Amino acid sequence: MNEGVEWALHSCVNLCFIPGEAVTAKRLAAFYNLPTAYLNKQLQALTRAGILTSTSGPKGGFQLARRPDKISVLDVVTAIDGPEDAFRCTQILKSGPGADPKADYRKICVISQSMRKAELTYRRELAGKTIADLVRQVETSYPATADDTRNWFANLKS
Amino acid sequence: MNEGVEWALHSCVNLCFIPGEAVTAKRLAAFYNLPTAYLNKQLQALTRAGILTSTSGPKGGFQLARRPDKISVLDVVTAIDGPEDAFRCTQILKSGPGADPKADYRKICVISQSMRKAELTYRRELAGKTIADLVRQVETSYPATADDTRNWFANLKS
DNA sequence: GTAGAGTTACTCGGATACCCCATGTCCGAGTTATTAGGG
DNA sequence: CCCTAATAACTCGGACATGGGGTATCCGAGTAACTCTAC
Repeated sequence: MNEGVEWALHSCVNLCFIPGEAVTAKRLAAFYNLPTAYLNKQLQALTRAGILTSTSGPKGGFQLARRPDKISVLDVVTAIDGPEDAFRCTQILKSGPGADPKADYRKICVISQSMRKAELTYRRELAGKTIADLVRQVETSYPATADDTRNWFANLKS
Repeated sequence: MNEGVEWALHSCVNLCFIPGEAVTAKRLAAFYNLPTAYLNKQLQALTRAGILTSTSGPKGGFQLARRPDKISVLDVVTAIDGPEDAFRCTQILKSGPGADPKADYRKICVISQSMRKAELTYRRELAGKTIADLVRQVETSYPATADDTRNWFANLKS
């Protein structure tokens, strides 16, 4: 899995602490000492997926495109890592003896079915968790984090 | 995910159709027109993991190291693809402001927790399915496959 | 003081290099079947 | 005919190339804030 997924999720959570204001990739990157241009690339992907909105120029930056409880963790993962399953069925049965050339082995191969079923439970788990859930968990377990983060972004001078 | 996982699972199922006999990587590869040496590499990994046993020389080859109902799909996936989770938490929180240098953020970061929880359901699903289950499914849905496969391996002359 | 036009600085966005790992290949160590020869 | 030893062939095992995608970077298009001037 792409490493940018981790960055994207953390950035989305941080954006929740700075509502109604565009935050630049530069500042989001400085928060974790990440390479600015590369994080920008990930944020672009989130923008293309409709999760963030971007504005150019001074006072520009990124912000959430919709309410955090309408953004699932799966949305972010899919935006960064792509929609393909981890297990790619290449239908090797088609190269085997007695194969049906016009059959779709991605659907009828029991191995493909089993792997796909497991991935569906995985995706269902991620789809059931929203950015808002993550924020709530942070606020419950670490009450100071929200204010600390807000202050850090407010006081950042460079 | 490594493509060899697909090959390994299919090969394990095929080995179930040829009990009590060592099958060479060459023949297993010929069944699906796979590159022999590369499939051999995957079978080596299964051997290191204790899933297969290998014998050298003429009449050598691979066979299952234990009963198919004692080999889970997860065992095979782990043997080929490694034990690491797909989502690797790099603990970027450690580089953030107000971080605890001696904390293990892989355990306390809510994002890491969520991703890990989802992967656990994924692994649990794969752990609950055995090679024997796959074989049984094949035999139920495609009754001719078992005999056809046996005959193909028996009649292979090269 | 105010409006407006020009300038400046800043940000995103995509095009461009770099590098590591999955993919693919090859040759040697070891083992067993085979065979030839002698008893 | 039978036993033994040398031979040969076959297989796994790991070491060695190669290519594609993730990683990282840079520069240009566009935009909004700022400033200066004229009224």
